[in-house]
Amino acid sequence: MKKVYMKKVTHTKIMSKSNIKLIAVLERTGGFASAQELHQILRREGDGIGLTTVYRALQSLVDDKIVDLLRREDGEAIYRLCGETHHHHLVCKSCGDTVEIEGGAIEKWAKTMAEEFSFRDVGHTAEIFGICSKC
Amino acid sequence: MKKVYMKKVTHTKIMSKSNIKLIAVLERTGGFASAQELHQILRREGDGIGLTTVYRALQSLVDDKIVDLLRREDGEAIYRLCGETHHHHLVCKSCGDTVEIEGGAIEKWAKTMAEEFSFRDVGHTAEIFGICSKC
DNA sequence: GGTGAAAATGATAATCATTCCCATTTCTGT
DNA sequence: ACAGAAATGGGAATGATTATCATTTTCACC
Repeated sequence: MKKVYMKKVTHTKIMSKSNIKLIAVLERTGGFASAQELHQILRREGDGIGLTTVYRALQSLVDDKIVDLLRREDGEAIYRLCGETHHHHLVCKSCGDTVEIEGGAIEKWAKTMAEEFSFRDVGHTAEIFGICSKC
Repeated sequence: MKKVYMKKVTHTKIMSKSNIKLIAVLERTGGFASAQELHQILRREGDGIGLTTVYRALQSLVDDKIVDLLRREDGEAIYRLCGETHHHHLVCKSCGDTVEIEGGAIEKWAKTMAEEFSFRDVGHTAEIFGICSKC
């Protein structure tokens, strides 16, 4: 079994097997997935990984800024790999259809506001929701 | 006890007592509040309202577009009256301090995107988070 | 190769917000 | 006052997430 080493600013960190598995699944599935879904996918593939481990791995990946944590409309946490094209969503409240959109204006706004109030290390979330033309 | 009547497009709808109570609390407290918090506030004031009723009332107010439903970082649902000055938040991930900020650029962005993709009846959420100067 | 400390794992129980169910109470119009 | 409808609230059920803790695996070092 290969190990994966990650360069960090101050030291080299070893990533656990679970973390690697989770990253692999997230890469494969592409989009977003909840912890429960990721667990089911791994189980279905014969991996006996426990739900606890899935949560733990996802948490550590979020801490290390390797995956982003977002929320579905019902509040359930969903995860995706960072580094994918940063985008926002336009979601239909009726049928759930989602359009990925660019948020150049948002990026600038977030940066400006952060500077004005002397915040550093800033991120942001932004979603638009409404009723699509089909509904 | 007075009744409150609401004009609707097709008929006149009577608003239940619970709904009125919830609106009153939301007006009084101003900002955001979760269902649990609203329930506790009412209880503290001697109102014997049940948790179930609070959830039901909030749900109906959301359906009628009288209150907005947002999410805290941990996924808990929070509610606020519509029509209040629309603003966004700049939150410190370390100490939790929050600054209310204007989001003119966001409003414009949301409207533009909605038009581009023919969405109607749109709302949006946007939050910036980072580390404040004190931390 | 063996060994012990530290990290990782996973089953189970606990937590917490939210919803469901159902019996009781309050309204409403007559 | 009366019947049917709407509203209410207590408690159980649900579902995601977290905490606990004993067991297993890994790693650095001998």
